[in-house]
Amino acid sequence: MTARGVFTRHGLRHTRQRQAIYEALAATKEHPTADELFRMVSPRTPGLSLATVYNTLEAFCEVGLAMRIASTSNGKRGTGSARYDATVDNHLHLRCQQTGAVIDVPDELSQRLLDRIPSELLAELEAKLGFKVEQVQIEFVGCFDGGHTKA
Amino acid sequence: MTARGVFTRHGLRHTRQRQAIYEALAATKEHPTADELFRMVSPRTPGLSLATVYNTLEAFCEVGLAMRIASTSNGKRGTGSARYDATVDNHLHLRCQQTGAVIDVPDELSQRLLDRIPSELLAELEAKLGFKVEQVQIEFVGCFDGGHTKA
DNA sequence: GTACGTGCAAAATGTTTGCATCATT
DNA sequence: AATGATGCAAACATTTTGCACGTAC
Repeated sequence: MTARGVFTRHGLRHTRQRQAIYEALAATKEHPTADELFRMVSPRTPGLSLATVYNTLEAFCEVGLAMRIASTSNGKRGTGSARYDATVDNHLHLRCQQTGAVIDVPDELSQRLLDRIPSELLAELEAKLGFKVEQVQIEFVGCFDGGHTKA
Repeated sequence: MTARGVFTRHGLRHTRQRQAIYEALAATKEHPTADELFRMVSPRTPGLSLATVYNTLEAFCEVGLAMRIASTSNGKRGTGSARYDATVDNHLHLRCQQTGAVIDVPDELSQRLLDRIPSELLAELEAKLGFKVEQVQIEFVGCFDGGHTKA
């Protein structure tokens, strides 16, 4: 499916900027922040502005083309930036405590864990608490041996 | 255990402010933001400043007395504030998509799900990816029937 | 008495918005 | 032509920090 097609199907206009941002986000297995994405895409997209990256990512999230991943901390103390993920189906994340980097758990492992979540449990949550679960987010927080962040 | 004792054991000095903040955080099942906590505690703690609430919460997180919970969004678009949780053992959270509120999943349900995470799976993660898991964070994102946020 | 915590206001992020202009439909 | 996207700069919200003072040990 062409990027243009993806946008149209989701009711978004096609622009150079959106295409570049979408391609970059879909291509990486890391989960870049808006700023990282800006720096990745900017050289190939003259005149791109950071605000557009934010707006575009927000638009993607609204139509379900991307997901925002919150950050507890960016390595040291403090709040980090949001990260974005073009993979929309449920999957697990690994978050590095030191750097704040987030990468995917390999599909096979993700699936094995997700398969073990009993659906009665979700049903019970809905029944007991009146809460409709739309999405399950699972994250393993820890660190890479030696502190590097690439898998 | 007296609050003073808890602090001492964790190498923190005891102050009126810290005690008040800790008590408030430990007493609630909701997971307040720094600002919410400030407004809860402030009336009973003359001259408390928001900066102290932030500093204190950060100190608590560092010694393991509290946890920071990141927020993807605060209901509508945008970044919300971090939330804090005095319950340190692994448990699950419910996050309301509309309001950003976070509450705990009842222990019984939490435990049932956590028990189903095979420990070989964690071992495999460590072996295959060289990632040491310190903490598992699980969150159900969705909404309460009717959009209210109290359980 | 010393080291650490506090309060204030100012700085540092990270993110959103108003508005004029430009591109897509 | 009309609607919506972009870019810039300014506004915003959240969190952190520098410094003078106060307090716990």
